[in-house]
Amino acid sequence: MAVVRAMAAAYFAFRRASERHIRTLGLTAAQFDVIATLGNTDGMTCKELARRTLVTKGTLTGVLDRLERRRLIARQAEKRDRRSIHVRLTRRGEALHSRAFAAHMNYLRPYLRRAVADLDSARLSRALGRFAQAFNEARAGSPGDGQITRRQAR
Amino acid sequence: MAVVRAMAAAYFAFRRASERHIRTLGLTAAQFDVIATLGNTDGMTCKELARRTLVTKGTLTGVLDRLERRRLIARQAEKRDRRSIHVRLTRRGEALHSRAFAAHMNYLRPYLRRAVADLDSARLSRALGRFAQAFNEARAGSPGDGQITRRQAR
DNA sequence: TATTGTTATACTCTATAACTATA
DNA sequence: TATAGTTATAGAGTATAACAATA
Repeated sequence: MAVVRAMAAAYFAFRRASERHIRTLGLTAAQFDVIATLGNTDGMTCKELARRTLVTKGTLTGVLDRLERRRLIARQAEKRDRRSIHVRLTRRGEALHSRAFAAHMNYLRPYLRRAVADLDSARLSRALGRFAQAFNEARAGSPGDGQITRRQAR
Repeated sequence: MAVVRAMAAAYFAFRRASERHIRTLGLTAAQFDVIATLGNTDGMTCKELARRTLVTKGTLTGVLDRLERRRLIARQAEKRDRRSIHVRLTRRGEALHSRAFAAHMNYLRPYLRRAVADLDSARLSRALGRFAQAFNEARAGSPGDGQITRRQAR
């Protein structure tokens, strides 16, 4: 399927340019992932945050420590379940989120405009929305799980 | 521009799922990046490889060391310029590239199919091709370079 | 002098598993 | 006993700069 191959090529090109730019914003990819996930929400528990990002439970503590040290996020005890911790962006964090997200959009826009000039943009937006949703729904237990295992690949 | 926002959301969802899957193939993202870049080529110098991937010069040495230890790539002296080193996939590396790429495509296909059902796939392929090309051309010196600097972001 | 690739350093991310405190 | 988050460890990637060999 040619579309899949094109999508993969577009993805790698996009990823490289995007991560290069994120670094110039003073954030690592994991940090941007966390900040982007917390943006425009009231915050969430570490568990939820780990589920929604690429960052695993053990790593998350360190990432949050660094973001907290920079006063970009705040941890609060969860009242209902005292094992849990509620993580949210601080004002400073929200400001960075807005700036970084806007800057990132500005960075990406010219590339995108060049590519999608002849596509129906409303349709494309809807398609991209479904695309993101499909990935976000299917956390554990993915559809079509490659055919080779870790052992074979090594 | 709604399309840009949708693209970013799709990108993050895609990235998370894709990197999760790459790890199950026994490769890190940087290693997959190198192997995918070397795939279907006669190889290239370290300089060229660093330029085309997200991996910087200093890091590349370590990544290549690990791939060489696993006999997935080979280093050869460049005859013309003896400062340079020519890096190429071994047979084993090519086999892994084919398998990993195919597995990754299989992994992505169902997600993609769900999303793009109502789009003109030939047009979409062309658009994605232009998209990848725009990023790949514009290595150093990007169009629309965000507005905030590293210092401000910290 | 400039360039290619390597080495060195300090920090960050990753996987994994043991641990603490709640539930 | 199970769960949420932390801590611990070893391996890997990152930015940056100094370095050796070659141009």
